[in-house]
Amino acid sequence: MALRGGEDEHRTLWLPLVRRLRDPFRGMFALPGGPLPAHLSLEQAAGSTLERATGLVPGYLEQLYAFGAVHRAPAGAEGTGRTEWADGVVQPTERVVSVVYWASIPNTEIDRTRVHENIQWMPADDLPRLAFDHNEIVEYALHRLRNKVEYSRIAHSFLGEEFTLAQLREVYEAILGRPLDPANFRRQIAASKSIIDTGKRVEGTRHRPPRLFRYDHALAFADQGPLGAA
Amino acid sequence: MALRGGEDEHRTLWLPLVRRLRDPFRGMFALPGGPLPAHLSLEQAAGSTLERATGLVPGYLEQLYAFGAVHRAPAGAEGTGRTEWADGVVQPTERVVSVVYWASIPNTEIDRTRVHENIQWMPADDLPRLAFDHNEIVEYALHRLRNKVEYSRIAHSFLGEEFTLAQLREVYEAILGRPLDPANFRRQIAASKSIIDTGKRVEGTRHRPPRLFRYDHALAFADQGPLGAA
DNA sequence: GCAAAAGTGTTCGAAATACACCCATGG
DNA sequence: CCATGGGTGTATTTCGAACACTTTTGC
Repeated sequence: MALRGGEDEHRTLWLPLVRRLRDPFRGMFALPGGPLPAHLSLEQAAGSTLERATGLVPGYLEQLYAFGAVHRAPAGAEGTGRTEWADGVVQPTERVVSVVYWASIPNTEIDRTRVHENIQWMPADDLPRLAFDHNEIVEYALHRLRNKVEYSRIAHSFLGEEFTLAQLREVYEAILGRPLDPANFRRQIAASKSIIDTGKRVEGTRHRPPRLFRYDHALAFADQGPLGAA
Repeated sequence: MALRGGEDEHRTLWLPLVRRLRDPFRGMFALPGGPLPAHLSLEQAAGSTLERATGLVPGYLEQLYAFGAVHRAPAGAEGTGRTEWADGVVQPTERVVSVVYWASIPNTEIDRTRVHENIQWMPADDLPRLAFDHNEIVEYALHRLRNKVEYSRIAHSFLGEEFTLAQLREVYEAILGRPLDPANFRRQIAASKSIIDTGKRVEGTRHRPPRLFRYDHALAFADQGPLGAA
């Protein structure tokens, strides 16, 4: 996910989707996905799958959920086949379990999206019908993000290295879907001590030049999963 | 997990573990686990695996995390084998991905634990070295539980249908590992409106008889995963 | 009556909220 | 000078923590 929207309008959450070239659901859009390579961890595989499909490198990546309903992919779809277990039993594997990761894309990275007719950014809260159960997956990702933005530091990952408080507030407002008081927001962020004043300012604005801050990487994100800051 | 401990001592979290009969890690204890049957959802499979291994039926079940580090299970262990994909590619599958579920066992259910020399309850905060990466899994489960008990209603699932406020407080205290003020606890729970006064009282105590409450099932648990109250 | 836990009332201080107001820049 | 958003000060409200106190039972 990334935050997009014109300079004037409110920014909202958008997703880079990929049009399917194969059945089932040929021609429909889907979340970027793929098989789990033998030598990669789940997180590494998620990151490289995203980059291979869209050209994007995430600012933050975390496991969302493992989806594995029995009929979420029709037989014959990618990921189905036949398995011979170590104990000799042979079974058709018609279940696809997707271990879904959620990624945030910094504003500064969006322009690097691979240009291709089958790759398209779409607003997360107004999507067409997607392939498989991907609409449900997006719903859950939005739910988690809205919950988590209040007690973690995910918001920073939507921005580049340096940012103003107004930009950071814009991220919170877009995710939470409501305006925040600039004065109180400033104090809350300051109290959390998660950002550092770089001393620099943005010039060329029609008003008082805002300070530039950067995220304090010394402090870890909250609840990054069992691997901590790995 | 369940809450255990004598009447006098503080209750703590315990786990029902299963001794492994096969290599690797033969003789060591492990979390109950098993393959994913073709016709069951992930959650159904988790519940039935637990029941088959230990005889226990959980009061609450939710997905914890999908663990899939490359070398978390040695080649040849259960879950490894060979896969032939739908597109014809054949690969050895030496990676085991475990979609781990977390369950709470009500006090009233503990006595039904299958009696067997290879099944044993152990205190979650003082475990021996377990098979595979199961110690890490337990650590993460404890972390999640301690986080979640404050904003969800998981605590109720450790108790039977009817319970006193003192019993509910005992659950919170055991999970959080610190004593709570009975007066403030009462008010907080009352404010959440998650419990209903049954009108009944417990008699036979050496003091004023406490009221019995029950959980208000009309209100869903917080964040039960993407399936809501399914 | 006494011990013990149930249950109520009150005070205190921290933190979220609302909003008035000053500051610094471009035009 | 004015418009605009950056940034500060302060009163109000809400909420959790601490703890004194009253109630109801068994012994």
